[in-house]
Amino acid sequence: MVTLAEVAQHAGVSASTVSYVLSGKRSISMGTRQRVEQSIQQLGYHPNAGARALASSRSNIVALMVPLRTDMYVPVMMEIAIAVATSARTYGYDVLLLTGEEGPDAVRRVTGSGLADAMILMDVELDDERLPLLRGTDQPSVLIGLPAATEGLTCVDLDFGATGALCAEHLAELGHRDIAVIGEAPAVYERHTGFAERTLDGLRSRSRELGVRVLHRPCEGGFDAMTVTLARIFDERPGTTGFVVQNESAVEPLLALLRQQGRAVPEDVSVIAVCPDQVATQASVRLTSVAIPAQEMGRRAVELLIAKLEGRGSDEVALISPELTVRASTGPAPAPAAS
Amino acid sequence: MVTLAEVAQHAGVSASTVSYVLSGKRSISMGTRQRVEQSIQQLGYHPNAGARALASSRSNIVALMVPLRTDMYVPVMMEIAIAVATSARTYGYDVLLLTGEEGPDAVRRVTGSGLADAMILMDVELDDERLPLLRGTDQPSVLIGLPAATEGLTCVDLDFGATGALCAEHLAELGHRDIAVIGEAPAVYERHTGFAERTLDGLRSRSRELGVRVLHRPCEGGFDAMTVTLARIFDERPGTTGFVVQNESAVEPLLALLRQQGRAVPEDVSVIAVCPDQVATQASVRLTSVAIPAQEMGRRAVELLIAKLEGRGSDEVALISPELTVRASTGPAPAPAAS
DNA sequence: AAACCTTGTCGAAGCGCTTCGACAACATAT
DNA sequence: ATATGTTGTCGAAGCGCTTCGACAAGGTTT
Repeated sequence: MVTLAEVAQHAGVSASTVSYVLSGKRSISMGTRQRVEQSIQQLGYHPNAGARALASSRSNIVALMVPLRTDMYVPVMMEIAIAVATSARTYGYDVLLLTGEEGPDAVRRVTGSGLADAMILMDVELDDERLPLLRGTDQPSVLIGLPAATEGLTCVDLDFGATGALCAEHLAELGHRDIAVIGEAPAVYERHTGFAERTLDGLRSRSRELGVRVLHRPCEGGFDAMTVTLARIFDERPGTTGFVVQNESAVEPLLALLRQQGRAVPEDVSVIAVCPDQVATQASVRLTSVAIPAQEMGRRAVELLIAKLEGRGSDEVALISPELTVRASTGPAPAPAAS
Repeated sequence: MVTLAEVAQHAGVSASTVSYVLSGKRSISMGTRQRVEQSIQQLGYHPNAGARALASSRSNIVALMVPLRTDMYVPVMMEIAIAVATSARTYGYDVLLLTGEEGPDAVRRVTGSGLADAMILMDVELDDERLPLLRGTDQPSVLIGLPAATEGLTCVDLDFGATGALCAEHLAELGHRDIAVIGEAPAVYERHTGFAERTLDGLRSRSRELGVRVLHRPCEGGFDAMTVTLARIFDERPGTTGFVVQNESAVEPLLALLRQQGRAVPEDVSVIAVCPDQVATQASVRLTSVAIPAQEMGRRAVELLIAKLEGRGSDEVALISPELTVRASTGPAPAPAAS
């Protein structure tokens, strides 16, 4: 391993000078800088991360805590994770991947050991047990997702309330008066992950204002669960003409079932999905959807985190405005059945 | 921050003793050990990662390089990543998340800086540009995926050759004589990621032995691409009764199209997918499939890596045997049409 | 009782870097 | 000409840990 001292010797300067060339924290003359940089090149020098961390008490690493579960929104999580890793690199940070498994202990371990300078938590629950720890430390952190109480925390999330409202508006405008929400799996609600409820709240209150009736049914993904759920919905509200699907893995089953039942999309029934664009465009019907902006969420989270690390930036809740893209799965409500 | 010196003082021993208690590298008397452990507890001591890395030249971090792309097999990648992170923790290692973006530079950076002790590479191409670097360093590494030349490398992968053969056998046993392979997107082949070709090779050679004709068509995911592909297949081989699908996002479109065309699965047409079990069980037909054992791949990769880190273990290619699970999408070939 | 292990502990050196204060060397203001 | 900055460089002190050799204290073997 080439050390800084060797570079210094090679360039004929002191170690501290090399260090200052690297960090830019003091001015260096052109000549010296060039000689040093050349030596670094020639020797193939890479600063030792451990030594650096020890001396500066900064590791240049941010921790990213991803949920252990792989039962929902996996592509979204992955996309966020990759966006986080990619943007963090542009700020000179690396990303440490933690799984939810260790829970609060991981937070303690990472803060305690100085392994990471800051952390990003995904899949935050309404009353997450990691939050007190975050509040009690001075290590900067950003949450992706919105807990119940946000004082003293920085959060990034899609504005799911507005997302719900947007869906309601779009369907209402098209004349739908009876809509059904295919929600996440019951487990998601029990886990209190917030976003599902916030979507629903937004959708319900806007629907009320617009005179639209809403039926909400949680639904496991998959074909079988969807069959049961759909049957129940049409039992209770035969006049349902609009669907909002929040569960990615319910999308295809729903479309297939509607086809089977001879209900045409969008002529007889309209469907809006809340999902990544990729899912919306690859489905068997090109879906009108509200995108989950995974990349942007990851990017924003990193930006906020860096701001905190640099002393700028404060606690704030950054809600990303939802955008609805009209595709081929929504259309005017059919005239009420003659029956 | 509590330091080791403070713990030592609190426990009334020297710093080195505390260190030995922590590492277990020398024997310590019961009494001392207990006093030290108690002090650690009381003071809430966490060893400083940087100092540790500097002094021991081991960071206890393994790097995981994931593909930047999110166009294929994302859930598989995520599951592998999580399995890697989880198993690494059981060995006391943390995981640094690198994206493919930086390419070979990331390898250089990480090896050079001692940021990580070892690395795992995913999505390895046949002639991957990172391989020479890995061969040229003494940092242990494990590949998930199989490059063209494996000398001096340790690899983990599903035995895709055997996977293809298994599919051929299953369909042949059921009496199918004309089968079609719905392959990955053309881009995957151009990228030379190997696994797609290996599956095909295995399938073709076994088919030949069994007297089964094979038609192979790459296919982008999605409904539209599948429509075109399927039409071409039935044009060229109207008697096709078996399908092997390797592209996750082609599964649902294929099933939907077959339904539309009045071809019943499995009565008229059999379908085997190469995909994670979750996809197979959640599809609109419960799919006979060869599972992609993401978890096991991640776990095995870590095991091999740890073995190398501990001086045990050598270069080897660990191919995981495929397992075919029969579900509801395959059945006996129909009697040849009377025409 | 001498000689030899074994076990448990300590002190000190050093890992490779950052950063502070000091200080030449030179430019600018008085 | 002296006082006052500026700029560029250096030396040294540490950051918190691991690890090596040294060495008491006690146990075993002759």
